[in-house]
Amino acid sequence: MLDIKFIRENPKLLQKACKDKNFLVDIDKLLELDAFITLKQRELESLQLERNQKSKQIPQVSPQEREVLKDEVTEIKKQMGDLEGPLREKKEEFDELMLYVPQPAREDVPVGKDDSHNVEIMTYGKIRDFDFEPKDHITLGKDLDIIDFERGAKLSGSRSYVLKKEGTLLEHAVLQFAMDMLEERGFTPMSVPILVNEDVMKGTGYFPLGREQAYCVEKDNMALIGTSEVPLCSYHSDEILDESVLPLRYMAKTACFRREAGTYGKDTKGLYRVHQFNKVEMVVIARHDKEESERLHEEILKNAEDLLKALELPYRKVYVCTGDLGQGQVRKHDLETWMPSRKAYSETHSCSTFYDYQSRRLKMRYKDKEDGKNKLTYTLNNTACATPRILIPLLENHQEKDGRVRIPECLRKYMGGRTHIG
RNA sequence: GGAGAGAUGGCUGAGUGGCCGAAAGCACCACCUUGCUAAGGUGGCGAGUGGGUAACUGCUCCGAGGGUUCGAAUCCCUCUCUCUCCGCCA
Repeated sequence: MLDIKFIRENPKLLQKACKDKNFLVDIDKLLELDAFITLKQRELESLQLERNQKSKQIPQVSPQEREVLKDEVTEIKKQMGDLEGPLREKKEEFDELMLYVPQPAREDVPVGKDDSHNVEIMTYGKIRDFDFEPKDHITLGKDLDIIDFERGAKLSGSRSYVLKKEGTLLEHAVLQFAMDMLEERGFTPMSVPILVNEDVMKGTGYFPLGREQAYCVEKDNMALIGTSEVPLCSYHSDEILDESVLPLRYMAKTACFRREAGTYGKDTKGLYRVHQFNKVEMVVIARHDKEESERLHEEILKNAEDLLKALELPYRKVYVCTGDLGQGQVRKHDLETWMPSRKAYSETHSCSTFYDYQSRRLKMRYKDKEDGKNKLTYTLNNTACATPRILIPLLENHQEKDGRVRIPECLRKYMGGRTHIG
């Protein structure tokens, strides 16, 4: 959520942001509501003042005067009542609308319609030139008997899968490797709920706009998270933190759930786009400082890059354009890992800066030592490692002519010393 | 699932109708002290949002939402959450 003051002062900028990010919000309507509320609020407050003053006098005056004052207060209350109804209605409308306003992208973010306009920044690693016909991960999974799509579908329908044997071990290995690496780099490991309430989904910006993407447990008014960013960011909601604890670096490995509504027919095969997956996520909660936020963005981005390097996977880094940014995101870098079967770099990591967008919704603040004021924190997050998607490049890039798959050095200690699958 | 207790400022915790946005302690900040020294003293210090250059000041907020009352942290109703005991159980 944005500061209404900022919107008042920059209506044009907001309109442009809505257009660039492709979010339809009626900013004029919002400002109209705001003006109405501000005006009526003041009227109401002056009536409240009058009421309070008269009420305070009552115990001090004579019984006759008391009755007069009571009548006066009753009259004031009637006037207040006339104001309160419409004011509340407009406020509700305003609050709801505010939840849909996107945060403008940083100035250097390329303007573009969708991910096809993302800008490549760099590539790392050499794309392998196979001297045999490489298999895709689906075939590899079947041949090595480590992925079972048929029975996955039997249990849970489309976009489901079962990992088995070394498939499971590889998944655990790569996730554990990511956690170990992050712990070494100062991230606090957390185990958090994956079933959360509405406030938490709203606070992190996934509701109301992303409601269609979430599995909701309506009976209990809860939702399954699509990423552990949700509980990690919300961990300190409604709190005023001590500045000295910032920046907080958190990580969690959780199951994640996405309905993938609106992606019918897209990436339907294999492990690329699935309803349930596991992810190690990094979340940083920082001071209200854009420069520091930028440094932290680079830091968590580098963590993910180092992970891909350790996994010996070629990747590229793209600067995500406005049209591919989320509602609250100011800027985002995706890491796309080379996937031979797709003959393309495809997204495996997503590193985002939010400034105070989430914190304002979450009411997450800290006391600034300099001026003693309470300020909203800044939040950032990045994927450390998401399975099974990362298994695609791992299996496909590291396959060998004899049908086996080489396990990268860094994962071997997590797989009982195995050097190969198969 | 059954029975009971509770929810107050960064924390602990008083407060059962106006003198309460709220005692006290802790923490924190400023200054003073510097041989009771991981101390002592004085003062400041809840959140949000308006008005004012400022001094200052209005309004709202004591889990959430309703109600009673001229007036509610305090009384009534509903909900949520927490704790204790019993039951069930990974």
